[in-house]
Amino acid sequence: MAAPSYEESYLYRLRHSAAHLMAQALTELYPGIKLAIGPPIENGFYYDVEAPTPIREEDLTKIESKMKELAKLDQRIIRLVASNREEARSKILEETTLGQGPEVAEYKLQLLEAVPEGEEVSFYDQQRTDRAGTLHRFIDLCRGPHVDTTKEIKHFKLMSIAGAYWRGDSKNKQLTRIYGTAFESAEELETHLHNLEEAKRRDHRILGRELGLFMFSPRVGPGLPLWLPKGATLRDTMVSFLKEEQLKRGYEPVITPQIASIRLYEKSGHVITYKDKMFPFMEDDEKETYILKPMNCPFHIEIYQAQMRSYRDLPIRYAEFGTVHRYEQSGEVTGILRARGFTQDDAHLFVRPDQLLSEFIGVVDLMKAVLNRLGLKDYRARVGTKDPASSKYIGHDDNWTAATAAIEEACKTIGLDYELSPGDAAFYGPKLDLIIKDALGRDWQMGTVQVDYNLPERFELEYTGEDSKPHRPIMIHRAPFGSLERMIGLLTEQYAGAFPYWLSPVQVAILPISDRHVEAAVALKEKLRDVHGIRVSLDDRRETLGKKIRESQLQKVPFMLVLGDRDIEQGTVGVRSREDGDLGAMSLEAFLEKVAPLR
RNA sequence: GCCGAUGUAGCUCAGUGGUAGAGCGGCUGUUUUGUAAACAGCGGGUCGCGGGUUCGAGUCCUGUCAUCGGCUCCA
Repeated sequence: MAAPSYEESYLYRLRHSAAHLMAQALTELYPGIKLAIGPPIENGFYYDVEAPTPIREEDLTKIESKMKELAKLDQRIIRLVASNREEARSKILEETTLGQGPEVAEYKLQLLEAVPEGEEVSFYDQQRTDRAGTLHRFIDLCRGPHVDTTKEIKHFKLMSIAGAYWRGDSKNKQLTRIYGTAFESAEELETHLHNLEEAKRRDHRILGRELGLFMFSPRVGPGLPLWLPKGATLRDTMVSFLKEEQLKRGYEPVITPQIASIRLYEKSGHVITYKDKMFPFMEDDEKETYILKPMNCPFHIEIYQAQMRSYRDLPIRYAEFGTVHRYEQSGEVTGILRARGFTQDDAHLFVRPDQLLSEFIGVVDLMKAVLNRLGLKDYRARVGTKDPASSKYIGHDDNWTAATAAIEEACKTIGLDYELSPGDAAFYGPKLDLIIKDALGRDWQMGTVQVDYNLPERFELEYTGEDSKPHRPIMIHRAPFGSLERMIGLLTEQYAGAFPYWLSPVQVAILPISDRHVEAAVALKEKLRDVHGIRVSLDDRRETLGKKIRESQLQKVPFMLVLGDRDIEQGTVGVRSREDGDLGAMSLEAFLEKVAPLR
């Protein structure tokens, strides 16, 4: 028998009940509080409420104690079903409000309206009879299911408070969301909290500083990273890899400016649709307005358009590591995972309709190659398709159908597992996104391939067909990394800073044991660097070997070469690997042979 | 942008209204070292920034900026 899914599991019910228990505690502690919605989530649960007085983090202990108190009362959790909508409505207004007045039911009534006609409306009642024989109840509109009694809810912890918009819409009122987690045993709860602590140590912002990859400065500005030598080296390595790969696949490099006249972005439509995400505009003496570029596509289009194109010229693939700036809202900036200035490994493919599939296959193949090379296994591929209910999309249905089919076909051909996600298409076309989780389990969109019918239309792009008549090309936007910043941030977390040999900013650290070995160490360094192209550092400080090893180890250098009297006499190096420790003395040739396959 | 939290030395953190501290790092000296931290000494601070309360503010109030966790949005 297959293991039950999370949604079907006891743990899921337990967390759901914990959310209700919290709601009950909140109702007692904050009379007049309006309950909204409180589901289980991946690692716990939350409840959204509108509180009469602000709830602060220091209040969590108090709420937790109240929950424990209520849990111990062994309240039976009983499912009630309303026989019709009117009954459900009056139940909400009368019973769930516990005499606090109908206004506390504001959100519950809206939830009831959202329940499809004909669907069963259920409530869950936490009830007990006290010593005096009085019946106490706490009734909440809920689909369920729940555990049988509050006594089962023992191992939980309230985690944090956040604002959350009612129904996830920023136009709606912001409610207070309280996050908590619950487990079946104290050990599991402990392990979870411990894992959270561990995850913090893999945080790319911490490792980025410790490993000297990048930094931020208040004098430069939020979300604007400064790449340090080691980070820049790592980044250059990734760029070289992809450039080489793209060259093999028929891409042509282009380079475009950081700013452009506003007229370019008026033509592309971005001034209307994207204005609030752009840095403030600039004006020169002639009153021409310039924009710091938020995306590269319009520039590449200009290049395409600069001359007549024949059907024989297509596909054209323009690639650029294009640095863009987007004015992300202040609360959204997160290290280099979400920066205000970042570099996309961008390319735009101008293709004929009959080339769409083969080009898509080529792009998906490249993405797969990139994932393999980077050693990323823990990713999801998502095909974003039209939301049939929405009218925001442009372009003919036939095109959409063809493009979506091409994306799916390409994934199947290359063997990339994907999931369909209706509503996740761009307004101008369907797309394929790669999604990777960070150390804290948050999803990040990385690589992307997007079909675009919009820009060719807006810029009136053409090529001359076999029939001597003008035809409109299709554009494909694609970025296998997504952005260098985000990809490096994620890689840092995935590898906990211990990058694979080929990516490591320092691949080999030479550690002379004492002053008299430095001369040989310098010679070794030059040989490895100049003859073998290895990124090598030399620690010639007057420190003990133990200390040098410790520091190289903490810097996650893949290999250390110890050089002492014995080595110089015998012509060997003492090899230590980051993962396996001391490997003993060996000839330089033997070491080179060892690392050769890791390049 | 919104809700909640945090901001003290390069880093990690202590300091509950009365003379700003520790460990690590740094510098200097000694040590010349064989697989994860030698020893000693010395520096180092506009307590994020502005305003206020107070005889007195790192500590209380207020504004602001940055960062962190969420929401919304996104590569």
